[in-house]
Amino acid sequence: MDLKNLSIEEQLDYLTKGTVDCIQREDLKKKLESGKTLRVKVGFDPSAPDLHLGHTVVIRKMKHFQDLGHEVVFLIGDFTGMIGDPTGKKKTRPQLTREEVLQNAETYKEQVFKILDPDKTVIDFNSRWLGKLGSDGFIRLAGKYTVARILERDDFANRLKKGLPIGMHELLYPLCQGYDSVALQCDVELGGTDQTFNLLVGRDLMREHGLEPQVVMTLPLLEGTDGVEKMSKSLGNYIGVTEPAREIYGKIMSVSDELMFRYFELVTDMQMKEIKRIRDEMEAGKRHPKAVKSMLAKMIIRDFYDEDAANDAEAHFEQVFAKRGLPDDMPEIVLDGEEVTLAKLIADNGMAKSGGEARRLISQGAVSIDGEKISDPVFRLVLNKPEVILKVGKRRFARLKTR
RNA sequence: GGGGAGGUUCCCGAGUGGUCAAAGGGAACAGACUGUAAAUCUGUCGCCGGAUGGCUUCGGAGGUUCAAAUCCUCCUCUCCCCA
Repeated sequence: MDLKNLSIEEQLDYLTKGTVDCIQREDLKKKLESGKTLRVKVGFDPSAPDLHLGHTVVIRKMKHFQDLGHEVVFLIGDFTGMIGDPTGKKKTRPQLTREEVLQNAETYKEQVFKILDPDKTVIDFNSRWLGKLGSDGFIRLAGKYTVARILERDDFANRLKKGLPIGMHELLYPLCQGYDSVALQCDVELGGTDQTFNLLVGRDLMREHGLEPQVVMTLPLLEGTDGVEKMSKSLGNYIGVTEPAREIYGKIMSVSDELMFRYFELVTDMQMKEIKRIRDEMEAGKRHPKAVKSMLAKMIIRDFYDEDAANDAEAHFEQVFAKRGLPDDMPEIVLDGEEVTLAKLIADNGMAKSGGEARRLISQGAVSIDGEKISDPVFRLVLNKPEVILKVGKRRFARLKTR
Protein backbone atom coordinates (compact mmCIF):
# COMPACT_ATOMS: atom_id res chain seq x y z
CA MET A 1 0.00 0.00 0.00
CA ASP A 2 1.39 3.37 -0.96
CA LEU A 3 0.97 5.42 2.15
CA LYS A 4 2.02 8.67 0.55
CA ASN A 5 -1.04 9.24 -1.54
CA LEU A 6 -3.89 8.06 0.58
CA SER A 7 -7.06 10.07 0.57
CA ILE A 8 -8.21 11.49 3.87
CA GLU A 9 -10.77 8.74 4.20
CA GLU A 10 -8.16 6.11 3.52
CA GLN A 11 -5.86 7.66 6.08
CA LEU A 12 -8.67 7.60 8.60
CA ASP A 13 -9.24 3.94 7.92
CA TYR A 14 -5.58 3.17 8.24
CA LEU A 15 -5.32 4.95 11.54
CA THR A 16 -8.48 3.67 13.13
CA LYS A 17 -7.96 0.06 12.10
CA GLY A 18 -7.85 -2.11 15.16
CA THR A 19 -8.90 0.63 17.54
CA VAL A 20 -11.76 0.18 19.94
CA ASP A 21 -12.75 3.82 20.04
CA CYS A 22 -11.86 6.98 18.23
CA ILE A 23 -13.22 10.07 19.91
CA GLN A 24 -14.07 11.88 17.73
CA ARG A 25 -13.48 10.57 14.26
CA GLU A 26 -14.72 13.87 12.88
CA ASP A 27 -12.11 15.75 14.87
CA LEU A 28 -9.40 13.48 13.58
CA LYS A 29 -10.62 14.02 10.07
CA LYS A 30 -10.38 17.77 10.46
CA LYS A 31 -6.90 17.51 11.87
CA LEU A 32 -5.81 15.36 8.98
CA GLU A 33 -7.38 17.74 6.50
CA SER A 34 -5.43 20.61 7.93
CA GLY A 35 -2.35 18.92 6.56
CA LYS A 36 -0.19 19.64 9.57
CA THR A 37 2.08 17.16 11.23
CA LEU A 38 0.10 15.81 14.12
CA ARG A 39 1.56 15.30 17.54
CA VAL A 40 0.59 11.96 18.96
CA LYS A 41 1.23 11.19 22.60
CA VAL A 42 1.42 7.94 24.48
CA GLY A 43 2.44 7.69 28.09
CA PHE A 44 4.60 4.98 29.59
CA ASP A 45 5.47 3.95 33.08
CA PRO A 46 9.01 4.96 34.04
CA SER A 47 9.62 2.00 36.30
CA ALA A 48 8.83 -0.92 34.05
CA PRO A 49 11.07 -0.74 31.05
CA ASP A 50 10.40 -4.32 30.06
CA LEU A 51 8.10 -4.02 27.13
CA HIS A 52 5.96 -6.95 26.20
CA LEU A 53 3.62 -7.85 23.40
CA GLY A 54 0.79 -6.02 25.13
CA HIS A 55 2.65 -2.74 24.81
CA THR A 56 3.34 -3.37 21.18
CA VAL A 57 -0.32 -3.10 20.32
CA VAL A 58 -0.28 0.60 21.04
CA ILE A 59 3.27 1.04 19.77
CA ARG A 60 2.21 -0.38 16.45
CA LYS A 61 -0.52 2.18 16.30
CA MET A 62 2.04 4.88 17.00
CA LYS A 63 3.96 3.52 14.07
CA HIS A 64 0.93 3.87 11.85
CA PHE A 65 0.87 7.57 12.59
CA GLN A 66 4.54 7.78 11.77
CA ASP A 67 3.88 5.98 8.53
CA LEU A 68 1.71 8.92 7.55
CA GLY A 69 4.38 11.41 8.52
CA HIS A 70 3.19 12.40 11.97
CA GLU A 71 5.24 12.90 15.08
CA VAL A 72 5.00 10.64 18.05
CA VAL A 73 5.79 11.60 21.62
CA PHE A 74 6.90 8.71 23.75
CA LEU A 75 6.16 10.19 27.11
CA ILE A 76 7.78 8.71 30.14
CA GLY A 77 5.66 9.42 33.17
CA ASP A 78 8.46 9.97 35.61
CA PHE A 79 6.35 12.42 37.57
CA THR A 80 3.09 10.49 37.50
CA GLY A 81 5.11 7.43 38.38
CA MET A 82 5.13 8.72 41.91
CA ILE A 83 1.41 8.22 42.01
CA GLY A 84 1.08 4.95 40.22
CA ASP A 85 -1.81 4.52 37.84
CA PRO A 86 -4.88 3.66 39.88
CA THR A 87 -5.79 1.13 37.21
CA GLY A 88 -3.44 -1.34 38.79
CA LYS A 89 -3.71 -2.41 42.36
CA LYS A 90 -0.20 -1.33 42.95
CA LYS A 91 0.79 0.89 45.75
CA THR A 92 2.44 4.20 45.31
CA ARG A 93 5.65 3.64 43.53
CA PRO A 94 8.92 4.67 44.98
CA GLN A 95 10.30 7.78 43.44
CA LEU A 96 13.09 7.00 41.06
CA THR A 97 16.22 9.02 40.91
CA ARG A 98 16.98 11.13 37.91
CA GLU A 99 19.65 8.64 36.88
CA GLU A 100 17.32 5.70 37.11
CA VAL A 101 14.74 7.44 35.01
CA LEU A 102 17.25 8.29 32.32
CA GLN A 103 18.59 4.79 32.38
CA ASN A 104 15.10 3.37 32.01
CA ALA A 105 14.53 5.72 29.12
CA GLU A 106 17.56 4.24 27.39
CA THR A 107 16.21 0.77 27.94
CA TYR A 108 12.92 1.84 26.46
CA LYS A 109 14.63 3.21 23.39
CA GLU A 110 16.36 -0.03 22.63
CA GLN A 111 13.07 -1.83 22.72
CA VAL A 112 10.73 0.65 21.22
CA PHE A 113 12.85 1.38 18.21
CA LYS A 114 12.43 -2.17 17.13
CA ILE A 115 9.08 -0.87 15.95
CA LEU A 116 9.14 2.92 15.89
CA ASP A 117 11.03 5.22 13.59
CA PRO A 118 13.55 7.07 15.76
CA ASP A 119 13.51 10.10 13.48
CA LYS A 120 9.84 10.69 14.07
CA THR A 121 9.87 9.95 17.77
CA VAL A 122 10.33 12.43 20.58
CA ILE A 123 11.06 11.08 24.00
CA ASP A 124 9.89 13.34 26.78
CA PHE A 125 9.35 13.27 30.54
CA ASN A 126 6.36 14.73 32.28
CA SER A 127 8.34 15.88 35.29
CA ARG A 128 9.51 18.59 32.91
CA TRP A 129 6.24 20.48 33.38
CA LEU A 130 4.49 18.73 36.26
CA GLY A 131 7.51 19.18 38.46
CA LYS A 132 7.35 22.91 37.94
CA LEU A 133 3.68 23.28 38.62
CA GLY A 134 4.12 23.91 42.33
CA SER A 135 1.48 23.46 44.98
CA ASP A 136 -0.45 26.50 43.86
CA GLY A 137 -0.42 25.28 40.29
CA PHE A 138 -1.62 21.91 41.46
CA ILE A 139 -4.48 23.33 43.40
CA ARG A 140 -5.50 25.38 40.40
CA LEU A 141 -5.35 22.27 38.27
CA ALA A 142 -7.42 20.32 40.78
CA GLY A 143 -9.92 23.15 40.69
CA LYS A 144 -10.66 22.38 37.07
CA TYR A 145 -12.40 19.17 37.91
CA THR A 146 -15.01 18.01 40.38
CA VAL A 147 -15.05 15.01 42.65
CA ALA A 148 -18.20 13.72 41.04
CA ARG A 149 -16.60 13.73 37.62
CA ILE A 150 -13.46 12.03 38.87
CA LEU A 151 -15.52 9.38 40.58
CA GLU A 152 -17.12 8.52 37.27
CA ARG A 153 -14.05 6.55 36.56
CA ASP A 154 -15.09 2.93 37.11
CA ASP A 155 -11.97 2.02 38.93
CA PHE A 156 -12.73 4.64 41.55
CA ALA A 157 -16.43 3.92 41.57
CA ASN A 158 -15.78 0.23 42.08
CA ARG A 159 -13.33 0.67 44.83
CA LEU A 160 -15.60 3.09 46.56
CA LYS A 161 -18.43 0.60 46.35
CA LYS A 162 -16.30 -2.26 47.57
CA GLY A 163 -14.86 -0.26 50.41
CA LEU A 164 -11.33 -0.40 49.12
CA PRO A 165 -8.92 2.42 49.80
CA ILE A 166 -8.48 5.24 47.32
CA GLY A 167 -5.57 7.54 47.94
CA MET A 168 -6.15 11.26 47.48
CA HIS A 169 -3.15 11.37 45.23
CA GLU A 170 -4.70 8.77 42.99
CA LEU A 171 -7.51 11.16 42.21
CA LEU A 172 -4.90 13.50 40.85
CA TYR A 173 -3.52 10.97 38.43
CA PRO A 174 -6.01 11.59 35.64
CA LEU A 175 -5.52 15.32 36.03
CA CYS A 176 -1.77 15.00 35.72
CA GLN A 177 -2.06 12.84 32.67
CA GLY A 178 -4.56 15.25 31.19
CA TYR A 179 -2.26 18.12 31.92
CA ASP A 180 0.45 16.37 29.93
CA SER A 181 -1.74 16.83 26.89
CA VAL A 182 -2.15 20.49 27.68
CA ALA A 183 1.58 20.99 28.09
CA LEU A 184 2.37 19.16 24.90
CA GLN A 185 -0.60 20.50 23.00
CA CYS A 186 -1.29 17.06 21.67
CA ASP A 187 -3.45 16.36 18.68
CA VAL A 188 -3.98 12.75 19.51
CA GLU A 189 -3.47 10.54 22.51
CA LEU A 190 -3.42 6.77 22.34
CA GLY A 191 -3.83 4.22 25.05
CA GLY A 192 -5.37 0.93 26.06
CA THR A 193 -9.08 0.80 26.73
CA ASP A 194 -8.30 0.92 30.43
CA GLN A 195 -6.98 4.42 29.82
CA THR A 196 -10.18 5.78 28.32
CA PHE A 197 -11.08 7.87 31.30
CA ASN A 198 -7.65 9.42 31.66
CA LEU A 199 -7.52 10.22 27.98
CA LEU A 200 -10.88 11.92 28.08
CA VAL A 201 -9.83 14.05 31.00
CA GLY A 202 -7.10 15.28 28.70
CA ARG A 203 -9.74 16.51 26.30
CA ASP A 204 -11.60 18.32 29.05
CA LEU A 205 -8.52 19.97 30.42
CA MET A 206 -7.40 21.08 26.99
CA ARG A 207 -10.74 22.74 26.45
CA GLU A 208 -10.43 24.38 29.85
CA HIS A 209 -7.09 25.76 28.76
CA GLY A 210 -8.47 27.07 25.52
CA LEU A 211 -6.88 24.42 23.35
CA GLU A 212 -8.41 22.29 20.68
CA PRO A 213 -9.15 18.98 22.41
CA GLN A 214 -7.06 16.01 21.48
CA VAL A 215 -8.47 13.06 19.66
CA VAL A 216 -8.57 10.00 21.85
CA MET A 217 -8.00 6.58 20.42
CA THR A 218 -8.14 3.43 22.49
CA LEU A 219 -6.75 0.04 21.64
CA PRO A 220 -7.74 -3.36 22.90
CA LEU A 221 -5.87 -4.85 25.80
CA LEU A 222 -4.00 -7.92 24.76
CA GLU A 223 -4.68 -11.03 26.80
CA GLY A 224 -1.63 -12.65 28.30
CA THR A 225 -0.49 -16.19 27.64
CA ASP A 226 -3.11 -17.48 30.05
CA GLY A 227 -5.74 -16.17 27.68
CA VAL A 228 -7.73 -14.47 30.40
CA GLU A 229 -5.96 -11.68 32.20
CA LYS A 230 -4.45 -8.80 30.36
CA MET A 231 -0.82 -9.27 29.61
CA SER A 232 1.35 -7.90 32.34
CA LYS A 233 4.67 -8.51 33.87
CA SER A 234 3.34 -8.81 37.38
CA LEU A 235 0.93 -11.54 36.38
CA GLY A 236 3.73 -13.42 34.69
CA ASN A 237 1.68 -14.03 31.58
CA TYR A 238 3.72 -11.90 29.27
CA ILE A 239 5.98 -12.29 26.29
CA GLY A 240 8.73 -9.71 26.43
CA VAL A 241 10.09 -8.12 23.31
CA THR A 242 13.65 -8.62 24.45
CA GLU A 243 13.23 -12.23 25.40
CA PRO A 244 15.33 -14.70 23.47
CA ALA A 245 13.71 -15.75 20.23
CA ARG A 246 13.45 -19.35 21.34
CA GLU A 247 11.67 -18.29 24.46
CA ILE A 248 9.19 -16.23 22.51
CA TYR A 249 8.58 -19.10 20.15
CA GLY A 250 7.93 -21.50 22.98
CA LYS A 251 5.57 -19.17 24.75
CA ILE A 252 3.55 -18.55 21.65
CA MET A 253 3.30 -22.22 20.90
CA SER A 254 1.75 -22.83 24.27
CA VAL A 255 -0.92 -20.24 23.80
CA SER A 256 -4.41 -21.51 23.08
CA ASP A 257 -5.69 -21.76 19.51
CA GLU A 258 -8.39 -19.23 20.20
CA LEU A 259 -5.95 -16.73 21.56
CA MET A 260 -3.57 -17.09 18.67
CA PHE A 261 -5.95 -15.31 16.32
CA ARG A 262 -6.20 -12.49 18.75
CA TYR A 263 -2.44 -12.22 18.54
CA PHE A 264 -2.54 -12.30 14.76
CA GLU A 265 -4.96 -9.45 14.92
CA LEU A 266 -3.22 -7.28 17.44
CA VAL A 267 0.48 -7.91 17.12
CA THR A 268 1.05 -8.59 13.46
CA ASP A 269 0.38 -6.48 10.41
CA MET A 270 -1.65 -9.17 8.76
CA GLN A 271 -4.88 -7.89 7.30
CA MET A 272 -8.14 -9.01 8.83
CA LYS A 273 -9.24 -10.65 5.62
CA GLU A 274 -6.13 -12.78 5.54
CA ILE A 275 -6.48 -13.72 9.18
CA LYS A 276 -10.03 -14.79 8.62
CA ARG A 277 -9.03 -16.85 5.63
CA ILE A 278 -6.42 -18.71 7.62
CA ARG A 279 -8.86 -19.30 10.38
CA ASP A 280 -11.46 -20.67 8.01
CA GLU A 281 -8.93 -22.94 6.41
CA MET A 282 -7.83 -24.20 9.77
CA GLU A 283 -11.35 -24.87 10.85
CA ALA A 284 -11.97 -26.70 7.61
CA GLY A 285 -9.01 -28.90 8.40
CA LYS A 286 -6.84 -27.60 5.59
CA ARG A 287 -4.25 -26.20 7.91
CA HIS A 288 -2.89 -27.67 11.05
CA PRO A 289 -3.29 -25.38 14.06
CA LYS A 290 0.25 -26.01 15.10
CA ALA A 291 1.56 -24.87 11.74
CA VAL A 292 -0.51 -21.73 11.92
CA LYS A 293 0.76 -21.03 15.39
CA SER A 294 4.30 -21.56 14.27
CA MET A 295 3.73 -19.03 11.51
CA LEU A 296 2.53 -16.54 14.08
CA ALA A 297 5.49 -17.15 16.33
CA LYS A 298 7.90 -16.64 13.47
CA MET A 299 6.20 -13.46 12.33
CA ILE A 300 6.54 -11.99 15.77
CA ILE A 301 10.15 -13.03 16.14
CA ARG A 302 10.98 -11.51 12.76
CA ASP A 303 9.73 -8.17 14.04
CA PHE A 304 12.08 -8.19 16.98
CA TYR A 305 14.95 -10.15 15.50
CA ASP A 306 15.27 -11.50 11.99
CA GLU A 307 14.52 -14.39 9.71
CA ASP A 308 17.42 -16.48 11.01
CA ALA A 309 16.32 -16.12 14.60
CA ALA A 310 12.83 -17.18 13.64
CA ASN A 311 14.07 -20.27 11.86
CA ASP A 312 16.44 -21.17 14.63
CA ALA A 313 13.69 -20.90 17.19
CA GLU A 314 11.47 -23.17 15.18
CA ALA A 315 14.19 -25.75 14.61
CA HIS A 316 15.11 -25.75 18.27
CA PHE A 317 11.53 -26.19 19.29
CA GLU A 318 11.01 -29.11 16.94
CA GLN A 319 14.18 -30.75 18.12
CA VAL A 320 13.53 -30.45 21.83
CA PHE A 321 9.81 -30.76 22.16
CA ALA A 322 8.28 -32.28 19.09
CA LYS A 323 10.99 -34.91 18.72
CA ARG A 324 11.70 -34.99 22.42
CA GLY A 325 15.33 -34.62 21.60
CA LEU A 326 17.99 -32.61 23.27
CA PRO A 327 18.74 -28.96 22.79
CA ASP A 328 21.97 -28.29 20.99
CA ASP A 329 23.22 -26.24 23.84
CA MET A 330 22.67 -26.75 27.52
CA PRO A 331 24.40 -25.66 30.67
CA GLU A 332 27.17 -27.84 31.98
CA ILE A 333 27.55 -28.92 35.53
CA VAL A 334 30.95 -30.21 36.50
CA LEU A 335 31.14 -32.73 39.29
CA ASP A 336 34.21 -33.77 41.15
CA GLY A 337 33.44 -37.45 40.89
CA GLU A 338 32.03 -37.88 44.35
CA GLU A 339 28.65 -39.19 45.22
CA VAL A 340 26.02 -36.45 45.35
CA THR A 341 22.37 -36.35 46.25
CA LEU A 342 20.50 -35.78 43.05
CA ALA A 343 17.89 -33.53 44.63
CA LYS A 344 20.55 -31.30 46.08
CA LEU A 345 22.36 -31.16 42.79
CA ILE A 346 19.20 -30.05 41.05
CA ALA A 347 18.40 -27.40 43.62
CA ASP A 348 21.94 -26.08 43.85
CA ASN A 349 22.07 -25.54 40.13
CA GLY A 350 18.88 -23.62 39.94
CA MET A 351 16.90 -26.36 38.23
CA ALA A 352 14.45 -26.28 41.12
CA LYS A 353 13.66 -23.63 43.69
CA SER A 354 14.54 -25.71 46.70
CA GLY A 355 15.69 -29.11 47.75
CA GLY A 356 12.14 -29.94 48.69
CA GLU A 357 10.88 -29.03 45.27
CA ALA A 358 13.64 -31.04 43.64
CA ARG A 359 12.68 -34.10 45.67
CA ARG A 360 9.08 -33.59 44.71
CA LEU A 361 9.95 -33.38 41.06
CA ILE A 362 11.89 -36.59 41.33
CA SER A 363 9.08 -38.48 43.02
CA GLN A 364 6.71 -37.18 40.39
CA GLY A 365 8.77 -38.75 37.69
CA ALA A 366 9.93 -35.50 36.17
CA VAL A 367 13.62 -36.22 36.36
CA SER A 368 15.68 -38.44 34.15
CA ILE A 369 19.33 -39.18 33.58
CA ASP A 370 20.29 -40.20 30.08
CA GLY A 371 16.64 -40.83 29.41
CA GLU A 372 16.24 -43.11 32.37
CA LYS A 373 13.65 -41.95 34.83
CA ILE A 374 14.77 -41.55 38.41
CA SER A 375 12.00 -41.78 40.96
CA ASP A 376 13.79 -42.21 44.24
CA PRO A 377 13.77 -38.79 45.92
CA VAL A 378 16.93 -39.57 47.82
CA PHE A 379 18.76 -40.99 44.87
CA ARG A 380 22.48 -40.57 45.15
CA LEU A 381 24.40 -40.15 42.00
CA VAL A 382 27.85 -41.35 41.19
CA LEU A 383 28.99 -40.37 37.78
CA ASN A 384 30.48 -43.40 36.12
CA LYS A 385 30.57 -41.96 32.66
CA PRO A 386 32.41 -38.90 31.43
CA GLU A 387 29.16 -37.23 30.56
CA VAL A 388 25.52 -37.67 31.28
CA ILE A 389 22.37 -35.70 30.46
CA LEU A 390 20.12 -34.59 33.26
CA LYS A 391 16.59 -33.62 32.41
CA VAL A 392 14.21 -31.97 34.84
CA GLY A 393 10.66 -31.43 33.72
CA LYS A 394 10.13 -30.74 30.07
CA ARG A 395 12.47 -27.92 29.54
CA ARG A 396 15.32 -27.97 31.96
CA PHE A 397 18.43 -29.74 30.77
CA ALA A 398 21.99 -29.95 31.93
CA ARG A 399 25.10 -31.78 30.88
CA LEU A 400 26.82 -33.42 33.81
CA LYS A 401 30.55 -33.88 33.52
CA THR A 402 33.19 -35.33 35.76
CA ARG A 403 35.89 -33.37 37.49
C1' G B 1 -13.94 13.78 67.65
C1' G B 2 -17.26 9.17 68.76
C1' G B 3 -18.64 4.08 67.54
C1' G B 4 -17.95 -0.48 64.76
C1' A B 5 -15.32 -4.04 61.45
C1' G B 6 -10.84 -5.81 59.68
C1' G B 7 -5.10 -6.89 58.33
C1' U B 8 -3.90 -15.01 57.31
C1' U B 9 0.79 -18.45 53.35
C1' C B 10 2.15 -15.82 45.51
C1' C B 11 -3.35 -13.87 45.08
C1' C B 12 -8.51 -14.40 46.88
C1' G B 13 -10.35 -16.38 51.18
C1' A B 14 -11.65 -20.05 55.73
C1' G B 15 -9.89 -20.61 60.50
C1' U B 16 -11.18 -17.71 67.23
C1' G B 17 -6.41 -21.76 72.56
C1' G B 18 -4.06 -27.68 71.15
C1' U B 19 -5.91 -32.65 66.04
C1' C B 20 -2.75 -25.78 62.03
C1' A B 21 2.48 -25.43 57.82
C1' A B 22 -3.05 -23.58 58.51
C1' A B 23 -9.87 -25.60 54.68
C1' G B 24 -11.46 -24.02 49.73
C1' G B 25 -10.51 -21.57 45.05
C1' G B 26 -6.97 -19.32 41.63
C1' A B 27 -1.99 -19.11 39.95
C1' A B 28 2.33 -22.09 39.51
C1' C B 29 4.97 -26.77 38.90
C1' A B 30 4.93 -32.11 37.58
C1' G B 31 2.54 -36.62 35.42
C1' A B 32 -1.25 -38.65 31.86
C1' C B 33 -3.52 -37.12 27.25
C1' U B 34 -1.69 -33.97 22.94
C1' G B 35 -0.07 -30.32 18.36
C1' U B 36 5.05 -29.13 24.85
C1' A B 37 -1.88 -26.49 22.17
C1' A B 38 -6.35 -25.43 25.01
C1' A B 39 -9.70 -28.23 27.98
C1' U B 40 -9.69 -32.43 31.24
C1' C B 41 -7.85 -35.90 34.98
C1' U B 42 -4.07 -36.91 38.85
C1' G B 43 -0.38 -35.22 42.12
C1' U B 44 2.60 -31.36 44.43
C1' C B 45 2.57 -26.63 46.12
C1' G B 46 7.09 -22.64 53.51
C1' C B 47 12.29 -24.14 54.33
C1' C B 48 15.75 -27.83 56.10
C1' G B 49 21.10 -33.22 53.26
C1' G B 50 15.90 -39.65 53.21
C1' A B 51 12.78 -37.27 58.06
C1' U B 52 6.45 -41.20 62.92
C1' G B 53 12.06 -35.14 62.85
C1' G B 54 13.66 -29.95 62.99
C1' C B 55 13.07 -24.79 61.87
C1' U B 56 10.47 -20.21 60.19
C1' U B 57 5.24 -18.24 58.95
C1' C B 58 -0.88 -15.76 60.13
C1' G B 59 0.28 -6.50 60.09
C1' G B 60 4.50 -5.03 64.12
C1' A B 61 6.39 -5.27 69.27
C1' G B 62 5.62 -7.24 73.94
C1' G B 63 2.66 -10.35 77.49
C1' U B 64 -0.64 -14.53 79.50
C1' U B 65 -0.43 -19.97 79.01
C1' C B 66 2.40 -26.52 79.28
C1' A B 67 0.54 -24.70 74.37
C1' A B 68 -1.44 -18.75 70.52
C1' A B 69 -3.08 -17.30 63.71
C1' U B 70 -6.56 -17.74 67.75
C1' C B 71 -6.52 -14.44 74.61
C1' C B 72 -4.40 -9.45 76.71
C1' U B 73 -1.54 -4.63 76.00
C1' C B 74 0.62 -1.04 72.97
C1' C B 75 1.78 0.39 67.97
C1' U B 76 0.56 0.52 62.77
C1' C B 77 -2.52 0.25 58.29
C1' U B 78 -7.53 -0.16 55.95
C1' C B 79 -12.87 0.13 55.61
C1' C B 80 -17.86 1.53 57.42
C1' C B 81 -21.32 4.53 60.36
C1' C B 82 -22.22 9.01 63.31
C1' A B 83 -20.54 14.06 64.14
